[in-house]
Amino acid sequence: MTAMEQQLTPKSEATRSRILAAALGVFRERGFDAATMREIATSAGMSLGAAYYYFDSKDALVMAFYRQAQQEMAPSIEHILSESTNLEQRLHGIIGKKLEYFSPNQTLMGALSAHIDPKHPLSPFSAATASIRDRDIAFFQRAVTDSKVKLPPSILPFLPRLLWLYQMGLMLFWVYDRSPNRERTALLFDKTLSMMLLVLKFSGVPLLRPLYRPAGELLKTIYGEA
Amino acid sequence: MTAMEQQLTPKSEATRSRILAAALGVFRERGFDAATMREIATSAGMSLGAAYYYFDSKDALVMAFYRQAQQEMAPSIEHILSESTNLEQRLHGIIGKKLEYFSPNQTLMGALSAHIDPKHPLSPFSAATASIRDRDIAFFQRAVTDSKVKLPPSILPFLPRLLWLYQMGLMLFWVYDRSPNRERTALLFDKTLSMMLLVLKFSGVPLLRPLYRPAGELLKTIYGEA
DNA sequence: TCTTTGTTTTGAACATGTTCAAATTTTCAA
DNA sequence: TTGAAAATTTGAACATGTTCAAAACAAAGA
Repeated sequence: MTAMEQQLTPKSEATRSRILAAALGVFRERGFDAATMREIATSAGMSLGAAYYYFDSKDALVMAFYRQAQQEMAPSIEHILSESTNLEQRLHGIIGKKLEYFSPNQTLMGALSAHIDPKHPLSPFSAATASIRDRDIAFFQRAVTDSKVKLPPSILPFLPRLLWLYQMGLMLFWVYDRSPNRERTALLFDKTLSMMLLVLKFSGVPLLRPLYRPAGELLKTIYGEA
Repeated sequence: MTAMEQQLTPKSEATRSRILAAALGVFRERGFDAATMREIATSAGMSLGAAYYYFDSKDALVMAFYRQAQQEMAPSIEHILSESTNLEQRLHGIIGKKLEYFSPNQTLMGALSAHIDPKHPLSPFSAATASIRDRDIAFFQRAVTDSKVKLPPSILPFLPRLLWLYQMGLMLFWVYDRSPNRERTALLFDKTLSMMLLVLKFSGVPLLRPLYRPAGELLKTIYGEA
């Protein structure tokens, strides 16, 4: 039986948590690559095999971290969504929250975004991360819904995924941002967010109407139908 | 002494080539990840250690491939540049040439673009690939120079790097494009190239003048000064 | 030719992610 | 409580990228 399919007895759940916590500690201390499964197991007071009993792979530990992060951030994001229907405030809130949450875990986020290959489990585009990704996109979906964005039906359905992509790009920049206090990311966030909202705001003007069709086709090419 | 610093006697050069050729063969047959250094060495009729005498790592083999590719494509690109000063034709030619050249080596290009982490040697953004990248960007620099693009001095210097980035994005899409005959990539290439050139064409109109400053600042934030 | 020096080649050894059969512990019905 | 079944834990074993000391070979000066 793979680790993912396990029952959740309280005791095994506790052991699992212990291993995950130990792993996060070692990751933070050594970085993802330099951390060894043996050290993680030892640090959790278990044998190597036990760690693999609970987690299918080293990557699975990072995934578990991300899942946990999503869980822990969900209430904050719910709160942000309930507090305002203004798209700018919502996006600023959601993305800001994530950057803040991941702040002490740069190395882990690095591991999560180091791969672009959709076949690599840790890639943000992989099948393995699909459920995480879908949940994230759903938040952007909700941020868009009942905000007063006017986009043609050929483009609107892609907006949540585009926003997610934007946020991934930002995170990526953040992960490798070595400027003091990561001020370059902050700058980039500011500038691009307001720019994007400006575009959305003016997307309704008749002048831009002729762009709807080619833009829609482009998106269809990239994402496929639907 | 590392493999990179070796003298180039005819004999050792031949051995090196033999190993590289064997490696490319095994890569193509098995894919990068499944190919083992032992199999590559055996396939080249050498011992494992010999392979490491000529190449510092498995990654180094991919780098050597890319370097060789660049070398072999250079004349074609020179030719394309000399044939027309029209930016569209040049970009279409250069990027088309690359897609064509890499066509039988999808798996190797996959290895080259699987990593986004600038600290990973094979990342297109890494220090290890800097010389390759710079040479590629230089071609785009030349494609832009003496074509009649009108952009303000706050933006123009970034154009070659932006074009390179565009091309990387396209390659990335191409690598993972599973559509028959990779027609989705062809579509994307068509649409985005003409779109981009349209933007460049109209970038001179006074209406867009107010965007120069924020756009320039954005680019400065992303790329740093210069 | 012989010796010295530098180059090339070899395969064993190592580190680390992962697997697995066996040992141990826990659970729970009788 | 007891014993069978299930869950957990263990550490040895394996695969593969990489390192390294030693062996084999080549070059070149005496």
